Amino acid sequence: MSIVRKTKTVKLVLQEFDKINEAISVIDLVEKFSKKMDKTTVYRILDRLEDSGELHSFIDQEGLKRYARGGVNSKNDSELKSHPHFLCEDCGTSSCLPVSIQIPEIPNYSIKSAEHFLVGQCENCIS
Amino acid sequence: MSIVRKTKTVKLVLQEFDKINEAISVIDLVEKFSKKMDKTTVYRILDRLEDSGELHSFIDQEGLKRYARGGVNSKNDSELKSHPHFLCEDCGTSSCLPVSIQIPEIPNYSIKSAEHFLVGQCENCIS
DNA sequence: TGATTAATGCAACTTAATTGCAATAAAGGT
DNA sequence: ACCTTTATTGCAATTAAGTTGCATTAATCA
Repeated sequence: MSIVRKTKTVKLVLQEFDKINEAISVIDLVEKFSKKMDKTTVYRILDRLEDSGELHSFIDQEGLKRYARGGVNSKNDSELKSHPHFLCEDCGTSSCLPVSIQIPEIPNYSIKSAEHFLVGQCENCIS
Repeated sequence: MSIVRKTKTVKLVLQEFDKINEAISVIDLVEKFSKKMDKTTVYRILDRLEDSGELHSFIDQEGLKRYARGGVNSKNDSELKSHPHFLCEDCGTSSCLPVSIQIPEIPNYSIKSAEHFLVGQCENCIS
């Protein structure tokens, strides 16, 4: 739980997450801020914001890291439900879906965390 | 659906999947076969075997690609159930779990595919 | 305001994965 | 068994995401 100073660059990153209520890939952010800050800085800011609980991250189906607002999923959810992450294959936007996915009991296995990644069409792109 | 010739190297890879009934990461395979074949060959063989339906792949929570026996999940499963992939945080083995995860209906969204990645302790490591 | 130390920029590096191309070896027909 | 076709392989070089070390800069707070 590192201390996060409200530097100019941190503010810019947070503003972006305010503006776009989506899960944004790191490379998108690096690209978007290429004139404002170094890519290392983007990576480190995201790291810190995740540490502090302002963002959470996941790896999408292409292996790219994405960040979205909010703390880690199912942190104090003893029932092990968690929200899925979604990617629209048409418009490319990614988001957290406000549903909970039930993980069945698996005999002799202990499940600590779960990540669900769904691909399909979002409400804007569905015909 | 490319044609897959039964070359020496292809046989070696398939033997490995016979021997180890797990989801194996590409880098593990590259390392394991470093004396037998080039890493490019490993990548391409896995590609072809996935194409032909003998293997399926997914990206684990570290962004590494893993392959396991069997065709793609939920290919002709209209109910959109699919099996989760599991990683044991103790012994590091990964496998397909023989349970089906139900994806809830999401209004105005169309879900085409789903990937579930669970982390915990496997039957051998659970105390 | 000054001291402390978190945060940044830059360059170099690591690692997974991809590409081009010439050489090799399966597979099928004769 | 041999020849032809073309899939497959090895090698070297390249791409792309992400990381690390370090000197410099700038928040924060007494």
